[in-house]
Amino acid sequence: MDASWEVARELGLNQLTLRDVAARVGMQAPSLYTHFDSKLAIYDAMFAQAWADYEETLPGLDATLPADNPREAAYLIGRHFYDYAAGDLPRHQLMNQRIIPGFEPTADSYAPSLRVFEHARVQICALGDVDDDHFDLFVVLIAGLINQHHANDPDGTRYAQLLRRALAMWSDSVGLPSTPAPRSSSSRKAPSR
Amino acid sequence: MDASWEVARELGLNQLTLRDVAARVGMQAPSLYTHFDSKLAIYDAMFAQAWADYEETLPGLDATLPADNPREAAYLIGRHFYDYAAGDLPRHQLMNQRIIPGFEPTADSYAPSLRVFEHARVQICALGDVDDDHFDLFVVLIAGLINQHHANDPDGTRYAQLLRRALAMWSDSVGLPSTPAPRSSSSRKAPSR
DNA sequence: GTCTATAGTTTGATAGAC
DNA sequence: GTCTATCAAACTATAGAC
Repeated sequence: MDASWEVARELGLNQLTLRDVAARVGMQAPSLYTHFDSKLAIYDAMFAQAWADYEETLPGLDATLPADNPREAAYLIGRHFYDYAAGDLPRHQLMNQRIIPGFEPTADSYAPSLRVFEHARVQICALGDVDDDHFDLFVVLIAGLINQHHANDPDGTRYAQLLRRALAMWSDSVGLPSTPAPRSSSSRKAPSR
Repeated sequence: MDASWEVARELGLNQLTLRDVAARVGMQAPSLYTHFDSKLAIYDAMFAQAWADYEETLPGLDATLPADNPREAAYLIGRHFYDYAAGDLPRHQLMNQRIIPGFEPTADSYAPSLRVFEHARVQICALGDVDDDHFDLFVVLIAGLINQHHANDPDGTRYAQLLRRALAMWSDSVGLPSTPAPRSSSSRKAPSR
């Protein structure tokens, strides 16, 4: 698996070949068929690994989310996924796009992806008065920033810096307060900006 | 060129082959080399054509933009590009992503793309108090919606419907008024929503 | 489990006749 | 400009020895 990711990063996700992967672990190409049924099975294992690896980072993220600052929490959640996907083009292409002809993840490989999304949906909706469209817009914003990063500024931080402003805009549209709610008095308050 | 687009739409942009293109116009594959230097030259011509075709639609769009309603104008501009890119996956992939190994548009082919972007930038910035980050966010939103459409709902209208809400959010963040400014009195007014 | 050998296919591109 | 013929290379996958 490590060798597969290396080849994908060096030559591109579509340019992955059994020979290259095998050579990188000191084997011949046909020997890989002892471990994978086909080339697409390798892509499938990579897909599952990418989402499972991300899922494993979530407890660490959740521990850092401030319970009393939904606006900052939204930023940290978005930033977490952005960093994961913007830092690795072939991984992002495999996780979030469909550029491998004939590849469709198996149900088992798809499961971690579904869990991650449901976790995020619940988490985002708990931040405030968030409906399904708001959540979709949240995803659209993050995915859009990741795509523009890879397309226009793959080695820079242009879109990472835009992320803060993008999520401020989103938080405004949802009406998230920027600071903790006052201790006891009436809960109605206006956004600060 | 028409045959190339047909093959790309039926088999996928990456699955374009000289044999398929040639067969579709009743020729043999080698004969294409009279008209194109290489396979990448065909992609280059397709890239140029996609952006040039879009550029030609702009006068028609501009004629419909209401001069006294910047919020609606922003929506129409975004919607126009969304419709163009969401309606044709291989065209969108060629225009806005980098999934063809080794392909990089020539300077001549890239020129229409640059003109379109500069036209949009000037137009969007003229709507109100829009800075460069605002314009980047506008592009991120449209591109994000297009990508999510192709990834999650390629045959539906889920993200086309989100577009209105997305651009309302964006217009709010810029501070665009939703209705024409009052005739003569003080220009300060609050957004309606 | 790994190897060698190879089948079987597809592809982009070139040579040269017409 | 188009054709036939073909090259040269690359790839996935299988067969069968060890």
